[in-house]
This record gives sequence, structure tokens and C-alpha cells, in this order.
Amino acid sequence: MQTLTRNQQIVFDIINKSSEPLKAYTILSNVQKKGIKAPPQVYRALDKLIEMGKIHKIESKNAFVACQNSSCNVSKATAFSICESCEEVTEISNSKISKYLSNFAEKSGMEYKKYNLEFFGLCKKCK
Amino acid sequence: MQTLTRNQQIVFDIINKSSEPLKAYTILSNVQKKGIKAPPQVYRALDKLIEMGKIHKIESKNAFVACQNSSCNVSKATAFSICESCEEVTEISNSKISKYLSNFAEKSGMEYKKYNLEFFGLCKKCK
DNA sequence: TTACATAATGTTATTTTATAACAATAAACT
DNA sequence: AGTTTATTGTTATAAAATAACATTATGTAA
Repeated sequence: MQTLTRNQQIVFDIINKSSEPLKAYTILSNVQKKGIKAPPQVYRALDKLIEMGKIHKIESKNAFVACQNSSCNVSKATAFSICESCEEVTEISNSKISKYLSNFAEKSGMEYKKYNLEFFGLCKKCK
Repeated sequence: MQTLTRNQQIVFDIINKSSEPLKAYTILSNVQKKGIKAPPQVYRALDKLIEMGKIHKIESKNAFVACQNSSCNVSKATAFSICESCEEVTEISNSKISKYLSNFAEKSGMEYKKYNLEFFGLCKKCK
């Protein structure tokens, strides 16, 4: 279990506490009082945290969430459902989907490393 | 079958002819001789073409490809494999995956509208 | 046709997202 | 201690996307 550096910890904490995905510049403006002053500092921390599997990027929103899945396959397989009304993002941890998709990738002839899946629609509350 | 407007046709043609995903500003610089001079003109055409299901956006690359799938479910379900070495992007049209994932979404309690799936790894040539 | 509404276009400026480049520190290694 | 490697700090810039508003074209109904 890798320990986080100072900046990584600061950035992780704010993402982890948030109930919604955070954008890089929102993170930046929230950590400036802690001494992180410029975009590269944030983006570098984000890159490392993604590498470690501690956070994920929601590609369709350019936003970042903490991994909710304690047994997360070190970011090799990520899946989210995204509500188009309230913007709620939920990480899906379903081992069947993950097996199904990894198997598919293996069979397709590519050397598979990871996938990202994003569902869009209306969540229970909004539909 | 909707007909394309002038700008939509110009933008679609260049994407459709390309063997790789194109970025918005690459498209722009390639259509300036045809009278499309500014980013909003490109982005507006891209938005409409996506709506129609004629092209898809590769979210992880901010790039656009023509739909390869004549029976494409009007962009409700998109899946791609992306080679991390040569950057080749292939659209996957597999009705089993699409049924499997739509079913999953329906059962999850959300009102499902669409999904996007991106596989990463090495293609046959590069592995 | 004319009048009205709607969609598409043209244009300038700006916002948002992300990285290049390089100097300075800190941590890990031998 | 000295050397390598990772992390940080900083300035500037690149890349991706949109806001806002004026103009032109297209569709539609009296």
C-alpha cells in the first residue's frame, strides 16, 4: 500500500470528501489555502492518484471521483452510471460485467489492459 | 433519413474519409479552405452529427470518428477498442454486449438512455 | 406573396481544460 | 556523503470548448 505525498494527500482528501465528481480547477481553488497554487500541481497529483487506482476520471465530464470500490482492480476496469438530470455519478462494481467485458476483450484479439464504461440516463430519484 | 446541411456535410466528409479519429481543431484547419473559419462552426456541426448518430466522440481522446456500424442504434450504445501504441481506434459492434449492458442498466433502477464503452490495450499488430 | 417562426451560419471574444519547460527541493539508494 | 530519482514550485502557453450576438436561410401558415 503506497503512501501518498503531501500534494497527493491534499488532492485526494478533497475528492474523497466530495459527494460529487470534482473538476481540476474546482480542486485547485479549494486547495489554494493549503499551498497548492498552480494547475500542474493538481494535474500531477491527479495523474498519480489515477495510476494508483485511488481515483477515477469521468471522461465525459472531465471530473474526478474517489474509487468507491475497495476491491477495485487498480483502475483496470471502471464503470459508472451518470444521471443526466441531477448529474449524480455512481461507481458500479459488478464482477459479472467486469468478467464479461474482460473476456470479450481477450477474445477480440487485442492485448487488453483496461476499460471504461459510462452509462447515461436518469437515476431513481430523477426518473 | 435526415439530410445534412452544408457545414455538417463538410465536417462529416472529412471525418468519414479519415482513417483515424480527428480532433476538432484538426478538422477546423482542414476545412478552412471550404469556408468554415471558426471553432463554433465545427463544434455545432459535430454536435448535430453526434445527435444523428453519424459520428461518435471518443471521450478519452477528445476526437471524433464516423460511425462504422450501419445498423448503429443511433448512438445509444457505443463501444471502441483503442490501441495505446498506434492509437488505432476500432468501433465494436457486438449485439451481445449491447444487449447485456442495456439489460444491466435497466435492472439497475436507472432509466437508461445510452452508454459508452472504451477498451484500452494493444491491437493485434502492436502486441 | 408576405409575415412569422425556427434553424443554421458567421464572427469575436472568452472560458475551461491541460501541458511544456525549467528551476528548486526532497527522498531513496549505494 | 554523493548520486540518482521523484516530487514540487512557477511561469507561460497550448488545446478544447462555449458564450453571446448579429446575420442569413429555411420552413410554415395566413
